[in-house]
Amino acid sequence: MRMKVETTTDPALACPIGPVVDIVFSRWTTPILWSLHAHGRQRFVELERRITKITPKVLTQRLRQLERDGLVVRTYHPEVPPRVEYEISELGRSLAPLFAHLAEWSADHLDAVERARQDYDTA
Amino acid sequence: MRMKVETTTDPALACPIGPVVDIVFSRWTTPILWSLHAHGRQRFVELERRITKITPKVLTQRLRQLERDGLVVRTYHPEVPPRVEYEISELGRSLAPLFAHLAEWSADHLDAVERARQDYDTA
DNA sequence: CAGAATCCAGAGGGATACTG
DNA sequence: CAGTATCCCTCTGGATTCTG
Repeated sequence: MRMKVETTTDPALACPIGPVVDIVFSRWTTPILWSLHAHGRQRFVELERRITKITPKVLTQRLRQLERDGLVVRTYHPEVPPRVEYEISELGRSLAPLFAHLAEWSADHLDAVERARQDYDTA
Repeated sequence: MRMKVETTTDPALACPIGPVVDIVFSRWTTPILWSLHAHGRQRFVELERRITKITPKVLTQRLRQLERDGLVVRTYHPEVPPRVEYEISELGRSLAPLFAHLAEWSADHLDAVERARQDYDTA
């Protein structure tokens, strides 16, 4: 199962953090990682319910990608009915400070962005 | 000029860093901000040449968005031929530590992601 | 030079239905 | 439950052309 993972900007030279951004901040990955980080090991439906508006198809795609990148660990329990659990890997956990940093920036500067937008729109 | 800025995940409750991610890590914004941060004030063509593969149309769109969010400052010099310069704003500069953090994570863990991918693909 | 306007293709994502 | 399989459709981004 091949997946498209090419960087947004072809020459990574132009932007050293390009690859990381593709891995960590591509569509839906942040809510998924955050949910897994905040609420621990979860089943498919739990994630589906927690991350509103995501469809099972897309959730599966993103989880597969995160698993492939080693950020998430999938555990399949062969029972009836089947049970699958997802959790953050050690590698995924290493993102925690980064996310905290992001949350901090958000708390400090998000209102400034909002103000900038209003200034721009009224002008 | 209205622009679509809704978050990727509707309830920001599910992911507190959703809004920031949309602002800072949406398509092309990282290479643009990085280029502006690394090489200082630049003209349109300079950015266009530095960020390979981006078309003028898309570059314009993204620059407008960044300007609206207050991360980038656009200066228009009414000359012939016209000259326009872009630079990082104070608010944009506040992202520097975050980007450094990202680059650090990249240096430390990117190879682990690569190994995880190879393991996944061979299995 | 710094875009704006127009047209277009393709890929990703949504909705729905189905299965082991 | 945990997905897979289709179909469909939007929406981004590319190519091209034009202008103050």
